[in-house]
Amino acid sequence: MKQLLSQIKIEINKNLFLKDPESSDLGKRIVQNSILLIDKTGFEQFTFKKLGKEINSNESSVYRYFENKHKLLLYLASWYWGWKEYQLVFSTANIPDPRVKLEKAVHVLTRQVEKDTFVSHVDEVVLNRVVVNEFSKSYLTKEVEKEIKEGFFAVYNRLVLRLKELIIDVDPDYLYPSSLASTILEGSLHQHFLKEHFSALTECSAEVSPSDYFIHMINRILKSDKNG
Amino acid sequence: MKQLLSQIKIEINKNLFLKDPESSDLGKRIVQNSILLIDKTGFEQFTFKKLGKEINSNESSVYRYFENKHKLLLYLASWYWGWKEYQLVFSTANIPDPRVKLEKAVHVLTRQVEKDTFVSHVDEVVLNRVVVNEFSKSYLTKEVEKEIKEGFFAVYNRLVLRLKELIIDVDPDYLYPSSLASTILEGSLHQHFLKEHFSALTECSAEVSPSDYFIHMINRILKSDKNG
DNA sequence: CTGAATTAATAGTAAAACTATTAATTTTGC
DNA sequence: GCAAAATTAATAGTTTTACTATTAATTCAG
Repeated sequence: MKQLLSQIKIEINKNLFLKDPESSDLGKRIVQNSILLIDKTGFEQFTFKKLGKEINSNESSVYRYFENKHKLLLYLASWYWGWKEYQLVFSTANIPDPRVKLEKAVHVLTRQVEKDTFVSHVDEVVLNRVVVNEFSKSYLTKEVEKEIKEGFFAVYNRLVLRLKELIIDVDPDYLYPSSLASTILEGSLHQHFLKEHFSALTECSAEVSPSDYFIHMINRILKSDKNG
Repeated sequence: MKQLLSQIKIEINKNLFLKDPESSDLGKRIVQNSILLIDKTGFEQFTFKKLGKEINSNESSVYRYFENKHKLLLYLASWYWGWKEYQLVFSTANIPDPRVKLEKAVHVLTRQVEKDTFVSHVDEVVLNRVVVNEFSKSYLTKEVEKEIKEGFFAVYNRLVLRLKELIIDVDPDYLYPSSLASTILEGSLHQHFLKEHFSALTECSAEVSPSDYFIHMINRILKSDKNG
């Protein structure tokens, strides 16, 4: 699967960048080093000036690729969710039992990202940490609705809807499939965050994973024919 | 209850402000107008300069009360969660049945805030919107752990633990009471957000409330003696 | 009623977030 | 193969933000 996936380029809304960072070496360095620098400093302290320094270039080189740091964050998030979507689609293919399929999906979407070499210039483990800490900031803005219409959240949106469909396949009578799907995706990031920084508010730890918690949750919430 | 509550001053960590805004007319105007201005502009565009203008004063007057806008946000959040805590404690008092009690608690914590006159200089409806849109930004920072230790999130922390205890009272065998409690509080804000801005990702609407969704959720997840 | 302390307002500063200009390099049409 | 066009790189601005320092006004205590 790793071989197969490494051939595929993750599709990202073209209005998120001015020049495709995948199209040049400088662009790839911008992406990889932005992930490392946001992880190191946090999104608020992250600036294009600092990033320019990291890539041995300058501020305005970064501005040629991304309009501003908000768009760059949306780009990174789209990349991350696109990557997760591939994992979801491949790992749930050819599983006939809807409940097993959903469990597999929830596991893929909520698990901690382990060292991987999917794309050489992206460190997925660090990107996962960046998404946990910063993704909410990308949509908690005054411009969300406009940006949703422009398709800046299309990948995330599609992922929630895919999960929703898998939920419906298990329990067509369940009243809140979209809400449950969005709770799992957003809640997973939140549980990972609590596990790292606010451990009093979660049972998730080195031993218990957010996946355990959410798989248990769906099994209790959803009634399929055999156990409804 | 409204009478009773209006006598009580919500306790807030003293390191969140330089001078207690409750202690002067200017302080109260700072609090009320900061809520309105953050709601209007969003936290990123909100500045003490703009706020100074709104209260017919200037930037440095605001700086005498709050060190920076982050601390002001933490102050507003503490106020909000303290207010919610009172509602929780009063509304669940003298309910003997644990499940009914928990349902009541979840309802209080996840419902939309309606027009209220709890404290004259705080518009609770607008504050609720501010918390939905901005609360995450108060803890998704590089300084969280330090600030948790300083007690800046003590009220929120306590509220999650209160909810956790009510969950345990219903189902002592449930493995993830803290995670479920934190999911409900954080997830409720998220569902309210989706309802307003990203309706494709939730069933919550004018007809279906986040409370309906979360009460249904706990009833499915938790097994008490009679229906476990 | 005086001087010490507190409060208010003004004026600054450093960094952030861009923008405009100019210089260098690459591409391409002939 | 070379000049014009286009693209890319680097420098030097500008405006706004987030504070800080200084000075002026007021209050308060003995």
